[in-house]
Amino acid sequence: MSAPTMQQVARRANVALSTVSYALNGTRPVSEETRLRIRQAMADLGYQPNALARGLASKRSRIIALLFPALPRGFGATELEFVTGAAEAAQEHAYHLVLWPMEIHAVGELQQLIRQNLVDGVLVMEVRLRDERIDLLRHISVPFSMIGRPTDASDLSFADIDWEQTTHDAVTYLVGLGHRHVVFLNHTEDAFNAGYGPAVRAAATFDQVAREAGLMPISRFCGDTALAGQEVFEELVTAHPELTAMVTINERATVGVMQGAAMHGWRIPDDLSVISVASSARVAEMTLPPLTSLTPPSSELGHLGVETLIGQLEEETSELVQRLLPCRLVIRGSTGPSPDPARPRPRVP
Amino acid sequence: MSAPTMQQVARRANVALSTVSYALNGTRPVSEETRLRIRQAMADLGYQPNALARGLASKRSRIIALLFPALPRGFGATELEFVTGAAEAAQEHAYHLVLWPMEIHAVGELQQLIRQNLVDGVLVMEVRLRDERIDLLRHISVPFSMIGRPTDASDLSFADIDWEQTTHDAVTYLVGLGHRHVVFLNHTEDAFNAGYGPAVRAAATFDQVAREAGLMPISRFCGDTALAGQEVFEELVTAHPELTAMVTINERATVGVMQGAAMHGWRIPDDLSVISVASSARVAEMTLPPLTSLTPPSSELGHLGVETLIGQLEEETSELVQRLLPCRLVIRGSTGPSPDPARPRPRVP
DNA sequence: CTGAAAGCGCTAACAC
DNA sequence: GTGTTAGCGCTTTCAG
Repeated sequence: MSAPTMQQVARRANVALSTVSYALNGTRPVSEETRLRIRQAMADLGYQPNALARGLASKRSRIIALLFPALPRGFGATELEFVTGAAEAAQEHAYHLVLWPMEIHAVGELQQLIRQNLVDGVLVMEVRLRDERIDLLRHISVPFSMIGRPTDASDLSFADIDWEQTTHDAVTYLVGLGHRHVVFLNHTEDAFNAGYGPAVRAAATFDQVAREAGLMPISRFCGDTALAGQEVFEELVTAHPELTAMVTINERATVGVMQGAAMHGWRIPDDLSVISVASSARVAEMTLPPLTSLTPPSSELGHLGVETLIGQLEEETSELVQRLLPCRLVIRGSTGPSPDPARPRPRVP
Repeated sequence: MSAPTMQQVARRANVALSTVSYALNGTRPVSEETRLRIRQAMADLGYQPNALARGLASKRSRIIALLFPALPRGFGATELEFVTGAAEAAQEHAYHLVLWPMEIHAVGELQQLIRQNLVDGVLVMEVRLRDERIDLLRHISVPFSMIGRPTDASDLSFADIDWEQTTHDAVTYLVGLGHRHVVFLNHTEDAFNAGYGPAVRAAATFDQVAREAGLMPISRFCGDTALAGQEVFEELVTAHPELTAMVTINERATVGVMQGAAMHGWRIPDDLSVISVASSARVAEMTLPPLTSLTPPSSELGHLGVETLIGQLEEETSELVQRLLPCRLVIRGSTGPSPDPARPRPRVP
């Protein structure tokens, strides 16, 4: 009834316990013939190695942890794709992925979990520009890799969205449509100040690209709610009536902007173009019109993050892996040519 | 450098190894004084028990698996909340949660994973009315619990949305607003035939409740895309011009219906009321107008599922836990009084 | 109330 | 090429 052990396999195949182990792991050459006998015995018994025993003896559990912030700006479809991608990648490499939801400053808790020696390594998601978790992991020298990256990541492995490239693509696309008055809609100022990478990097790039294109770099922070988005729309078109396009990285606020526009009789994209950066297809297809967006490679990031980590765990030569993936431009209905300045747009009181 | 062991704690506290174990687990009375000495020694060394060793010796890993379908109808915010809830609950009980994404028929793979003896139990999500995974788990008698439930769940533990109650609430709310011509928008026919619980239960309840209220129970299957939703809108208002309200359980199609309505000049809720069952707040707030919806208790379900399972693992008396949680009605902007039949609505060609 | 010792099922020396 | 054996760090009898 209870699971067959390696000892039982060994007896059935008439070999020593260790030979079974060697055959199983390929740790030592085993003659073709005995290998076959062992295989057969395993099959007969339906043997599966005991993960705990293996881990204890080898000091390698083949379990990795995914560390994610407990209550971030509100997780959405993008994050789930990421998690799923990571879990799949782990499975493909015969690892297990455990979930460690954790408040971002709960470093003590993190340390305790690590000390349990359950996991071989940690994949940290939503890394901040300054991030205590990273400091800790570095300090206790646990293998880890990151999605996102702190300010100085020169000696660390990571996979991240290429915010610079992606923001550049967004602006360039709008400029190509003739827009000269583009604003950038960011996350909240708090997120920015907390060193949330996307908020900081995209903003900086926007400023730079806009300037290079000869535009005024106007931007706004915005709460992560539809209501906040509506309010920002009203404020913006009042303060900058010449505005014809927006680049947004704040999904929920983006929806608010579109609602605000609709409520004031502005038509998208005729009166205003909107391009949403790093917004999932799921959400982009949900608005009316559907959002032109730069779709994040969530699942790829998950895979990459896990594979980078496993690479570190298995290679002797643990070389750095630093990958920046761009978002993919998907043109939907929310962007169009810059409106004719002669044609008046509905007044926003 | 390497993690302190129980042996080291024992030496430092001048007690036997086993006494440390007993003190740690409370498995046997230990005098106040020695307990204190041991505590101190642990603190001094920063001791954390080795999870693998503990698991191997006790045959209880304190790891549970979350089994979820690899490519379901498209996971969204709701599912992530659920997963997060489950992970949190596990952590609160000092368990670890591993993710096993798996094709729903890959029962062999499931069995292999279980045989590794890594996990103490399994939480299955998205359970179908007939579900091979459940058959397997039953058969090899692994502790498990479910989110959702098969047709005959009389002897199994589960937590599920109360689809009957929820659907009932939706219809009742619309009827209360004066609607007499209500249709039900389901998931795809394939999902229905595959025994996807929500699709089957909500449909059956809708029919019954509608009949009891003296309404014609009209319903439609629909692809899980906005486009499919648009098409169904057109088909429906053509086939049933008297229609004034819809109950939907298909989030993406719901959005399509609203888009279709908008495209044909129908105003929501003036011309048509829409109530979305089991749709997350995140999505509901995204449409214009925001969707009146029955918000699923995702996080609670996650917690409950995990706690039910842990209950089974720890109690001697493993009594059944069967919990049905209703969705919570959140009235937003997509529902209103039934329109005056005298007032014509825009024609849909 | 405490100790000593036998495993849990496996890996990885160390032998031959 | 294969066998023997000493642990991995803990739980849990069995003895006192």
